[in-house]
Amino acid sequence: MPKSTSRKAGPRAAPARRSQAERREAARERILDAAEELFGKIGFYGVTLRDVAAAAEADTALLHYYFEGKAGLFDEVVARRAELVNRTRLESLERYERESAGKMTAHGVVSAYLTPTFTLLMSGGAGFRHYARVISKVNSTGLSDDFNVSVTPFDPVVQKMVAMLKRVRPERSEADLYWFYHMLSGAISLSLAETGRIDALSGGLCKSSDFEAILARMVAIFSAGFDGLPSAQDASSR
Amino acid sequence: MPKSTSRKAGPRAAPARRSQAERREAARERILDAAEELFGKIGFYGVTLRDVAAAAEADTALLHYYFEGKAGLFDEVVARRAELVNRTRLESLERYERESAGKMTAHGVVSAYLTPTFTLLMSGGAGFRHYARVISKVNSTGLSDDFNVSVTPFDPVVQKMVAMLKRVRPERSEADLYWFYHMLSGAISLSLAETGRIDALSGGLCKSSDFEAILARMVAIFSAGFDGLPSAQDASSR
DNA sequence: ATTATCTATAGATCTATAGATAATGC
DNA sequence: ATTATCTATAGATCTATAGATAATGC
Repeated sequence: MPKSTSRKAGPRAAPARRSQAERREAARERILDAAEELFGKIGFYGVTLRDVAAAAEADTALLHYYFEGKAGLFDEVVARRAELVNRTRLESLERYERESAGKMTAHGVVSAYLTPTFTLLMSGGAGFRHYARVISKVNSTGLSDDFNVSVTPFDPVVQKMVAMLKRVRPERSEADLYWFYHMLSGAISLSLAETGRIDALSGGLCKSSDFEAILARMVAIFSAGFDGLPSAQDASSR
Repeated sequence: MPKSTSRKAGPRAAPARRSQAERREAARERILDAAEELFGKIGFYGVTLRDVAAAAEADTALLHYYFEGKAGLFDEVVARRAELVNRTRLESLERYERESAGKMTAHGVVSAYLTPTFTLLMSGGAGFRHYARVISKVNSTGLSDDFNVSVTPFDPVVQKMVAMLKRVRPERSEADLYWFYHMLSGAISLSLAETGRIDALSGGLCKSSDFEAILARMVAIFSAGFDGLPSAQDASSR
């Protein structure tokens, strides 16, 4: 292939960042992509660096060079897309807050919280679905302390959503609002995992990969479920 | 300690099953208990047979003698308490079905389905909580095919519950009933995992280990959520 | 010169098994 | 005799690193 198709020593049209940095990035991405898929499918301990190296067509030594070992690689996989997820969710919540003016509903909040995630799942490519699997595992596993990783990076947006729900129904107790999130979070986690169980159970009526269907049901069930929470008065203990 | 306190060669009060078989059972149980705890905490791939052997104060070779390797051990861990769980759940559903006569409600069905599990969690000892963690992992992980284990042993009871929900609201589509179970299942799985995340998020207001609180909220949210499902007419696609 | 990538290998596991040994069973 | 348990070890990985080598950068 001919070199420098579009680069003729012009007076630095873009600050000459080329091959070296480019290859670096490409290799890093290939490794992260491979790791993401494998970690998502088999989990941290089940994946070996050799597997990742092979899948990324890179060398084991390179994984250490860039990520300083297995734990570092995992951390980076989680971190890579976290910012995008957070930003998209936050923007969605803020937009809803703005547009609904004073008239927010549980349905609106839940929908605004969930939609960005599912949109990414549907249009974010295979990579994002692998990422979702990883996050599902992190969320539903008390990760041992060998990691820097936790679900904490996503916490601020969750707090935002809980605060908005509080404004929808100020008479709900704080604890109940968090329990509501807990249940919702469980439904999300299982959905992100795409285990195929519901496919088998339902004899094919439902598909784990049908995120549009999942989103619709999740919004319907949880926005109605929100009203099932006791109001603060009758919530002595049960 | 004196031997045979209560065994004086009486004319076989109980069919002389003693030491040999007894020790066998004791060793097997110790190994299963240790494996259950470790598999629940770290997952299949993260646990080594050495870890299990050490925790059970047994020898690695013994694990192979009894369980034929790691996968066999895992399978047996899952199988050991499955029958109890299934029976308890099934009895609870059938009892409710009987006692409610023709007047079943979503609240009643969901409650009857969930209560036995949470009762076991609260009174079944540490072992059952470890088991719950294992099941949570199995449920939210598409296990690779190296295992005989799947969540299938629990399927019949799920089908029973779905059938009962169908009788509560015959106008709901089958698919929606399964989606309802999917969401419920996610909330259960996350709860069984006891990750401690909700504790941190809520600043201590909620505790992952507070199964009584979880059960109450889960029943409340999901029985109200059941009514959020569209009825079959307006459920063209979304 | 600096940086990306590969070669080679150390050292630490891990699963699994073969073959003893010790303890019960009959 | 039969069955539970231990000893010892093979053979296969796995992570990690030291030290080349190849490719860019200036």
